Amino acid sequence: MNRVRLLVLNAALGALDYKLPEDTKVESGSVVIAPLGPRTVTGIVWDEGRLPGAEVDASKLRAIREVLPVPPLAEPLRRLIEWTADYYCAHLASVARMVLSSGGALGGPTTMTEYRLSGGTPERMTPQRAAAIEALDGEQATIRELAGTAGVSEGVLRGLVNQGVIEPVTVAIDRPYPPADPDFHQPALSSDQMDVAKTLVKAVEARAFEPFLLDGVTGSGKTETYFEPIAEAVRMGRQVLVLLPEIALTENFLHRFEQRFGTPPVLWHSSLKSTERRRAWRAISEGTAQVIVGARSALFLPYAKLGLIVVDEAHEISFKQDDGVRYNARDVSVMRARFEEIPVVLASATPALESLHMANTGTYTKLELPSRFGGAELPDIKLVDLTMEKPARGRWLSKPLIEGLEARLEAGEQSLLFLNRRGYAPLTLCRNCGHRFQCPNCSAWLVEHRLSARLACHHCGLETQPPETCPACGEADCLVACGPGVERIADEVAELFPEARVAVATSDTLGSPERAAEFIAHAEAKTIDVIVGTQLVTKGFHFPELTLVGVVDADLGLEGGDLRAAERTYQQVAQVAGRAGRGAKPGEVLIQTRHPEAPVIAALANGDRDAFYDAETDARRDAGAPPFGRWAAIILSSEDEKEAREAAVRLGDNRPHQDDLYILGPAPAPLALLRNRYRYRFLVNARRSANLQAVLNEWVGGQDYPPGVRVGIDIDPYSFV
DNA sequence: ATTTTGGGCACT
DNA sequence: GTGCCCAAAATT
Repeated sequence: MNRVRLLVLNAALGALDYKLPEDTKVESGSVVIAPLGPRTVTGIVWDEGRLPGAEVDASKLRAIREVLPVPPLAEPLRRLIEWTADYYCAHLASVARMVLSSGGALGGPTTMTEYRLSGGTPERMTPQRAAAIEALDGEQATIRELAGTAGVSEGVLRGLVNQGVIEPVTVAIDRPYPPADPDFHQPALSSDQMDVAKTLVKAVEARAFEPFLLDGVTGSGKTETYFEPIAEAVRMGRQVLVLLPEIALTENFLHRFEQRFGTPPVLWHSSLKSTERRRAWRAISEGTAQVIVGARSALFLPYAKLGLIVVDEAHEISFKQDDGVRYNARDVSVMRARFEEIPVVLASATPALESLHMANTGTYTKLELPSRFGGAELPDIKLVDLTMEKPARGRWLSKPLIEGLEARLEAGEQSLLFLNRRGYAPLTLCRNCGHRFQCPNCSAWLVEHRLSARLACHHCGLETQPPETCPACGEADCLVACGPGVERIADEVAELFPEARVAVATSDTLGSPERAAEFIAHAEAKTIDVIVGTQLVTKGFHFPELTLVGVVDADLGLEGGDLRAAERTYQQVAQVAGRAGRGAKPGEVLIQTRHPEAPVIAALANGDRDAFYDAETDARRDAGAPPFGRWAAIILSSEDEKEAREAAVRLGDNRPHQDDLYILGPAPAPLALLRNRYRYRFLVNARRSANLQAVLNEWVGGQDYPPGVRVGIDIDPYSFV
């Protein structure tokens, strides 16, 4: 009899054994449906002997119900699933779920209905109908999408459908993507770019694992450089995955890609509609999708013949997933490349210290682009000491920065002000009684957003209307804003320069790809003079007329006990500084700080990257921090404070004692209350010699917890939230 | 995770 | 005995 062992997509279940019906053929990686009690589960046929658990008696085995018509998951991907679960102390099922998260790609309908103009005219013409017919010439899409394009409501279009002016068209969901042409347009590369491109092309041809760190200054043309190995992989008939940190802001990237390859790449991100998701998933698993550009979740897709992985802006912390399986896509991409036996390129102007260390010790091959493309100069960086140049009370821009803005406005050039704080003010209080508006679900202040007239919690998403009167003392019109947010800085600029056109660029204002594209179009058309933005503006933008960057508060990221605060500050400021002077005109960067002598700030001012990395490397070595040691965070949470605390204390009492392991805690987590859950935290620091995962599994996994307590393990934590 | 089961308890 | 709630066991 034919017995198979399944990895079922259910974290609470172990491996389950089934038998195969006589006429059924499966191989390792086949995706199947199996009966479980009165229900069914989806499972993946796993390699023999690789899933733990005793074999159940043959008489208890039930038969697999169905083998799904998708290609079996290939061996490299199966090994990656195992590695990821093991390394991040996650359930195999949770990791496998990310692979199959395909929005019905495993079954379901194969066609959908789109609509287009039929050429007829309606019985009664109305302004909306005329506008729709005008706007939809040559368009074909779903009603919802057409309504968006035409700027009319769906009702208008449905009316036109009834009159036969718009006709339905049945299209196959799984229709193929247009092929990328690797020779569509060969751009001129500098000789530095050419050297790097040649090395990478060779690596793609070699079809062997090799990790690269592509270390190029901002504006050096990293993207065009790695387009060459992508083209080579496409010529060889292999697939390429490009991971980008913020998929909402890929407009610029997509434009450049299309210029190079004649067609846009296949996109993958969390807000894909289910039909798009299904189409992409199938094309990826069948190998017809050639170049896939995605957010971190694209890393776990079942590529049929992957030939290259590129991680752009590889230092970005958004590659770290902080809910569900807490993995770092940058690190997992290197593992995937190892299992797939292909090259992987980590590209950045400000590499993570871990990546740079790997390159300096020869584990990664280091490729450098030391100068900007087209002869543009790196910007001139100056510090503004806020203890000497104090802005007025309630103001945040210093005299030198204001003068800089004024000069740019007069010259018709653009400026960018960077402050990593959304909203108008980070804290709102009552002038009369001092009441501070706090989130009821989190230990965090509510942030005033004047553009949307809301008080919002940035942690749980709670939004309320600002009250007319103080809820504590009843005083009317008493709210005072404390501290600066981007909206407030924008107000300040508008007051100083009433004629200036100011745009706020945050996830609130550029949330969707459409609005981001609109913003970029405005900036490029120079209908914006001053951009005020959060970290969203630190990456990817290329505005040639932007010549001044002002960092409103460089010290912000250094506050709080974050283990990577210095590195993150360096990266953010260096990246945003890199937005200046990318065209013919030289750029200037003004960094406002109260600590000009701090090593990070001084390194930024001197443009001395090596000094910063050297100092940070020493600090990490002393602290036993990555890459010299490892950190893990353990968070216990419960809706009941006492229950969480007691579970944490009990876990603490059972802590292992080892020479190569230091366990701090339990202590209330930095956000002691988050989404209505009280949180306690341990920090574990492990020497390289310690088997961190094994110790954690035994210690944390070997204990019972009350039903209301959730336990999370975060390996290599970034956010200490 | 979801469903089934079985024990304890109040009520008929 | 029956219904109900909840915890524990089973699911391959």
